[in-house]
Amino acid sequence: MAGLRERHKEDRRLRILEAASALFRAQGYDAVRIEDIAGQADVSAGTCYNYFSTKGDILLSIVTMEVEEVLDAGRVVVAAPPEDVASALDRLIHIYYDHSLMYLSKAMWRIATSLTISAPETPFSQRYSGLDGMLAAQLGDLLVALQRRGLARSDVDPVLMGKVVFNQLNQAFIDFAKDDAMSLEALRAESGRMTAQMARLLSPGQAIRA
Amino acid sequence: MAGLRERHKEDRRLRILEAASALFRAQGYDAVRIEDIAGQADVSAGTCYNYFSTKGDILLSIVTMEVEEVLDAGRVVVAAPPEDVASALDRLIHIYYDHSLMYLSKAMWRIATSLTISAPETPFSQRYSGLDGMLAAQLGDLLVALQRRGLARSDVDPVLMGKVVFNQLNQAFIDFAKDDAMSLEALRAESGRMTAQMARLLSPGQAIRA
DNA sequence: CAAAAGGATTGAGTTCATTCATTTTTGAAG
DNA sequence: CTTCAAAAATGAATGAACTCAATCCTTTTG
Repeated sequence: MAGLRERHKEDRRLRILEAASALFRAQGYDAVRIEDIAGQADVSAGTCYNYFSTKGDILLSIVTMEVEEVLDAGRVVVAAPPEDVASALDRLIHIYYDHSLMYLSKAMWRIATSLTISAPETPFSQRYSGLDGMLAAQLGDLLVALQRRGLARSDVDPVLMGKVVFNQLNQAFIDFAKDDAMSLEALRAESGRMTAQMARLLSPGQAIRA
Repeated sequence: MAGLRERHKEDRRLRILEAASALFRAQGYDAVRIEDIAGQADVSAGTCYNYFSTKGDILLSIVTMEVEEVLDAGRVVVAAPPEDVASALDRLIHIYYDHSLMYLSKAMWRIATSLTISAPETPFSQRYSGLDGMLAAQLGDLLVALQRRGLARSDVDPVLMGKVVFNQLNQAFIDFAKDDAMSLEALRAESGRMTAQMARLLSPGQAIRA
């Protein structure tokens, strides 16, 4: 059974995350000071650093929780995919996109993404990168499911193509996050052009002429 | 003819860039203070901010010059591409990779890439994004050249596929920059797997069976 | 050539993230 | 119920990016 110390620890950790999450959403990452988070969480600034290694790691911790949910949501599609490559990819990708924006702002995604590149050694940075890998793997799983049903060319490496498709949707999402004026509609359209192209390349049974 | 003021301005700008470039390479971006750059360039810290909006923008200015050279180097390949998709893509991509590491460290690329995401409004951030677009366009040009020679499927959109391929090589490069232990060999190998797969999808005249 | 106008430079001052020596709290042992 | 060692929390101190009001040069104009 968890002692008093353990419970306090978990409690504080949660309070810090909740405070940070609310403040980041309301005021933006840069405008929020560690002291603000600490104040809202009823701890001192120093304590935040007992739980997270940097301000950025607090954000990444929040974002990774979100990515975990996205990954969960995607499993449903892989289990019962639509009957053609384009629809299947679109279905899964739209779940990713829609979920991503439910609790996090564009700015938060921007900062999080940039942090995984500039500070890749930080604990939650590695976790985030791992989750990206799992999203790519999930796309690979979807392709495997389609291949099994004869709905996709069997002479492509599904794991590799999963990564390829993931990189596309990820870059499209980053471009979306970079442009505050861009609508979710526009992101969907952009991604749709890519999946349509991919579907043409991956769909089976077509004799190809140069 | 440029007055004294103009010449001083150009001179100072250049001195700041040269000082920053040398220091970033020698000590790493984070270890270099604006004051160090200013000192080496014989100006005050404040002056650096008359020429560049942030420390990051100084780095991006250096990096964009590098990307411009990479773009130049690539034109040769597009003008006379190798005779199959895989070799053509590999040739161009290897020019990008080799050139990129000639004057800039992994850490510098890491920071630069992350800055274009977290601070997309900064002047050199936009320039950098524009150059990325031009690299993607150059890959598109290569595909057009291959299509004209009947060496690539003509039913794919070369502009779109240029972007697709660019996103792949770019992500592979970012992963490379994130991992200090990863060799250029390993990057080439990783990229090679992707181009081989792409070449299989893009090469003409194959009847496809699911 | 003198002096006013405007552009650049300067560096001290401000703001924050992060660190760390000190203090407080906890759980175990006697 | 005390005592004590270890774990956590604290907040003052540190350091670096960036700002800005005062000062210094060019250029232009009379």
